[in-house]
Amino acid sequence: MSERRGTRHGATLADVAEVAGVSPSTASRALNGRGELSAETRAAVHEAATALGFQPSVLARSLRTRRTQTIGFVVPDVASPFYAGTLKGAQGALETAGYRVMLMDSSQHVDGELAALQTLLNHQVDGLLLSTAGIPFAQFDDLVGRRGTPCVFFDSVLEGKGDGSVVLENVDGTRVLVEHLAGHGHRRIALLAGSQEETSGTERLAAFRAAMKGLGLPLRRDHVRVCAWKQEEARSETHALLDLERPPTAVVASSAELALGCIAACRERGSRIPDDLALASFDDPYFGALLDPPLTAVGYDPSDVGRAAAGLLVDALGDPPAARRELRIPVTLVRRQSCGCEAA
Amino acid sequence: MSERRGTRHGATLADVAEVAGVSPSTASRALNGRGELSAETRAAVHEAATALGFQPSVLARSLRTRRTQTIGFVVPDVASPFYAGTLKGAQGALETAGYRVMLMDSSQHVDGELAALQTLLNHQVDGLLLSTAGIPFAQFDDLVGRRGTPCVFFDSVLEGKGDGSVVLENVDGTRVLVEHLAGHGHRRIALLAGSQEETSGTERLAAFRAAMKGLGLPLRRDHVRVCAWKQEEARSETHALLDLERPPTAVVASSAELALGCIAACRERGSRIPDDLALASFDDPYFGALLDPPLTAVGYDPSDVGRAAAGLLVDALGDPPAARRELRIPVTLVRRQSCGCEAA
DNA sequence: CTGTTAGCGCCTTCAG
DNA sequence: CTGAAGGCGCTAACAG
Repeated sequence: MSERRGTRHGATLADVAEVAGVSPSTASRALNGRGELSAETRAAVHEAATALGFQPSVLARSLRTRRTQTIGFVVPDVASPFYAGTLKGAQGALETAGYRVMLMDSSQHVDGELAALQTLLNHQVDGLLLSTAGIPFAQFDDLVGRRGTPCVFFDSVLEGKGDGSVVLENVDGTRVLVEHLAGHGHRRIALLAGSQEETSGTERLAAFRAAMKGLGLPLRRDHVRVCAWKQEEARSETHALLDLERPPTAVVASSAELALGCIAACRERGSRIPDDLALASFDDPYFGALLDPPLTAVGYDPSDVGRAAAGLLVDALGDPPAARRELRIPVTLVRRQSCGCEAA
Repeated sequence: MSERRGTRHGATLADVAEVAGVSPSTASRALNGRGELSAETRAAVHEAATALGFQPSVLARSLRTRRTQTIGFVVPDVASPFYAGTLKGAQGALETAGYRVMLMDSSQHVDGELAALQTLLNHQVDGLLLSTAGIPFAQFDDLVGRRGTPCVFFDSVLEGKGDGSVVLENVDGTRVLVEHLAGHGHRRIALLAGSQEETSGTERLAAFRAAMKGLGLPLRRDHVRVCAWKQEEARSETHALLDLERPPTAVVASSAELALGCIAACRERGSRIPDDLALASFDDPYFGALLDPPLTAVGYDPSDVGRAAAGLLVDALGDPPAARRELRIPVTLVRRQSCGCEAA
């Protein structure tokens, strides 16, 4: 039933034209709704096409038109719930706009990202959705800028580059977290900061400093712990924090992953949350309410980020191309018990 | 800096040939290592290619060779941690084998899946990695069988179709769960069964029945609750279970998602786990240890599933194509406290 | 309104 | 060992 590979299956446009009794170009026009066509001709072509089960070759068409209707999507790690969510959102939006997604994982490093971009560009993607692992500006310009492929950044951006960007309200979110903890009476608040190679890492750290200052709270140098976005690293940083001479009484985790590491560490050393250490986190994981203790966090829907980024890209791909835009996705505080609030 | 779209950027093979002072066909041979070439010619071509930064057009090449080096990946829902994990595994394996992945989300329904497959086939993907939402056999044959595009199923399969399959050890895993609970003295064990449209749903349900029978435990009809793979549905099924005249004393959740729903329900009604209801789950989520109570479950790495499926596909794509194979990914029991085991 | 012509960029016979 | 020629399937420009 299955013939050998490498043979064409199904009819070509020429076949359709022949059956319909018209020229290939006319058939093409009829199928693509281009130009003025007599109703009969159009009908005949459509009939022939469906009769033969005609499926145009995307490859040939793209070669000719120089447009592939596919978008390259690059993230540091697809398996992460956040990026998987953005992918889902972007995929949906792009699909309804008639685009396909080609996915590449940069494995969280620059080389991987460069390789991913090169591959995608070779495939002549029409546009790029990119959460950068931090490639140098020059390389970006050289690779995608020169070609003019529209690119929208999300989550982790290259300041000022590309055709737009979508990031979370990192500043607001972090401030809300700090203020909430301060509202519980805490003054010695620490931060588990994520990777400073990424926008969300740097913005949240800066916002934390600003929020503390805004509240007139002293911030000790060793209360800011920078580490990778890994549960494991947050665990050891938390231990370090609690081993301090004057340990913090509360901590803000820059991501759900880091909050989990914090919880794990507290459990290991028998510290109680929120009594011994209050905790509030950026990112509200979907199982946040079922953790022990239930996690207080600022939440948002990752797919909104992907959807918004896809929207900007589609607009940038339009004719005329939309102007560059920078979007912020809002976040909202969800009070649970890790911060010291009472159970409902 | 960015020129207008629709123009070629970078050199073509012809350009390289000209600079190297040879014919295009020779340049092609040199770059692809085909045929016997004099060392000098080869060197000249390579030099010219790198000098011009030559990047072959994947489109043109594919049109000519009828091979795209891209694999279509179709899942019901990319945002789910499980599928995101399989994607990651598959992507890595395929990339090292020289393939790209084109992703489509079937949105958990048949129409979406058909559309996804059609799109992918139009793109002339070389192979397919598919976790089916349950398209009819006839449609599958008609669409991919006829074309002869190699297809490996994973997680959710079409029995006997395609060029191989990879699923979890659903039977073993479920039996282990039941036996463990029985070992704690439970006799009235219920099952939160997932969708019966999918392989993991049906296999785990059947395995549950078999395991209960094997232990000589009675199984009440209303102790088997079939629902979608959603936390919300598991929550209401759990309530229904505990509202029974003779409620179960233990429950097996067919997935982590269902286990979370169970925990949520118990919390709502003040039932204690494991005292009032013991719980053990298929799927060990990465935050399993931090839940309240810590979850006993059978675990595995989702990326292993994707990696294995990709491996089978690459083999099937080889020359000669490998024979059809069916793989099972092993799972292992992780004892924590939701089943009644003591904390370590 | 429709047909003819000419490639998109590459690879692969077929000659020499 | 190398060059010339043709075509993958489609669409755009140019005629009629």
